[in-house]
Amino acid sequence: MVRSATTPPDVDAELAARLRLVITRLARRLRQQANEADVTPSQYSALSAVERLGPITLGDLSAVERVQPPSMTRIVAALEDLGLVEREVDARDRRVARVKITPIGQRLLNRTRSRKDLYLASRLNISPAERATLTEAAAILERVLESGE
Amino acid sequence: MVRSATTPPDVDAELAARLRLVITRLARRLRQQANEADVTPSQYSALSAVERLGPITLGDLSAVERVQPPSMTRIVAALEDLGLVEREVDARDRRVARVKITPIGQRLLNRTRSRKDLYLASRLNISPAERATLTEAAAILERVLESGE
DNA sequence: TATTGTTATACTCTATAACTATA
DNA sequence: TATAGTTATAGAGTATAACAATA
Repeated sequence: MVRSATTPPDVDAELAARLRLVITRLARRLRQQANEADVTPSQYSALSAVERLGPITLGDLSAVERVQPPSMTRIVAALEDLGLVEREVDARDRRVARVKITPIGQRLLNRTRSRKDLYLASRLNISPAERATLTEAAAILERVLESGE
Repeated sequence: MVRSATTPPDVDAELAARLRLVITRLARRLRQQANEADVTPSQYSALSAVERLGPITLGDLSAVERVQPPSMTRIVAALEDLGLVEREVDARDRRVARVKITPIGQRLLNRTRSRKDLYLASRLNISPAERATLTEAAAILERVLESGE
């Protein structure tokens, strides 16, 4: 294989650029598909964090999800309107609001995780080996996200 | 391992839900990081498509990128302002505009693909085996995207 | 004063609907 | 009439700045 005279591409940078493309496009597709789903991708992401970490304060939640506090205020308000989370004010420090998942929210997560008609699930027409690869990749990318926190 | 009495989760659906989360969060991170970069993720995605398929009409480009024509009008206008693509009107059918990449746009893509200071590249502190896994995963997900077109 | 969260406001990305120019 | 693309407008998601309540 012949390389041009310019700087040789860095393998990690090349992979990163490729991942960036596929992630951008998949995220767009997921957003478009989200209309028929119950919650938006952002809300789903926050709901999952609340399930895993709740009861959790709004501040901690926005830090974990890497959005600014005003954004999390909105997201949580939407989830509360849908009955998927509930908030309670801390008795000792009444500035603090803690969020936890409701049985309805828990059911939604459980249902989503077993729903084949999700956009991605319906497209994952893949072999066992490919499934294993994607599972590993998910773990690696989750680690990438955490390491940036 | 004990399963509850509810519906057993579908493995593909579970994987899809997990991928959805990691893609949503990574896309958000990429968007935030994009401020210091030259173009937004959407513009970068369109620019890559123009590189690969151009000269291409706006209609075909919006179909390939899966956005509506008005969205592509905006994206291409931004890329044109940046001098990364240029348009030319079809001589035979003057309704049609074709877009192609400029040398500046080509240089930007080449540079991006070898730049280690991209958000993802700087985070990809991974082993060769993990790099191989992500490379395979990228290929699988690219196929998933194409199959939905 | 400092901290937690909210409200006000604005920007980006995307969509749908209505329009223009051309065929 | 039909098609390619644009303009007008709106909604989601996010940000920053200013504010309110509490400590």
